Amino acid sequence: MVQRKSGAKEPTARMDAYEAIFSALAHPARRRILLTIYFEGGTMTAGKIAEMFESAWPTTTRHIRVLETAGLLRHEQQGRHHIYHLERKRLELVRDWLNWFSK
Amino acid sequence: MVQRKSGAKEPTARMDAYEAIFSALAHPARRRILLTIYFEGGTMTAGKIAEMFESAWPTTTRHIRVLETAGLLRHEQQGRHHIYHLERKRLELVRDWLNWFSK
DNA sequence: ACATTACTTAGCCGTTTTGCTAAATATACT
DNA sequence: AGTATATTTAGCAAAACGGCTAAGTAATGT
Repeated sequence: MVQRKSGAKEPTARMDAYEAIFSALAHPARRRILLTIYFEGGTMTAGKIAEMFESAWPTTTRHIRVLETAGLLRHEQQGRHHIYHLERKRLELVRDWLNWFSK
Repeated sequence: MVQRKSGAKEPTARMDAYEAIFSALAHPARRRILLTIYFEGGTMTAGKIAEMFESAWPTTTRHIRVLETAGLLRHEQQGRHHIYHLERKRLELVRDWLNWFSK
């Protein structure tokens, strides 16, 4: 393992981030979840998210989990509700990747 | 089939575009292909592309095919060489999608 | 015509993804 | 304590993905 100044991230870390993010964005349901949370003001409960889909709730739960693992969603529990927050900063990594094509 | 003014695209067409593009971008090899072609000036032969990978050539051919089907690559044959061109315009659809999160 | 170069297509096969149902968990309500 | 509500976890099966090898095609060189 290579030693680095604290704060410096391995280049691999960013690669892995792209990997997780782009894989997460590959499914239309997941893109739709992100978009909907955004339009709802940035936060939404699992229930409300599941409501928008015809698929069974566990299917949606799993999509949510993929998004969270990719760092695109964060969640907090309030009583029996699970509230999901959009991580816009993380989504900006997509733009960062795209910007490689303008330099 | 619904009639529309010429030039107007079905909203579904854009959805399908996102679908194809984001699926294509989900694989690291495919993201790398796009990036490399860009840095090589926008065009590259199949052979040069395949050269950068350790995987067998047909594997790369398939990745290329996915990118082309998504409209991110276009190709033209010159003699026995197949020259692939990056479609930067198409890649901008990713930015368009991202921009939904800034309005 | 035959060999070589530059690929693509076909098809198999293991792995991952994504859908489902059933069961578990955890909080709140009575 | 028992029930209802909100949501996750487990586990299965079908479909999609991504790797490979072998075979095909289409130009070019001899």
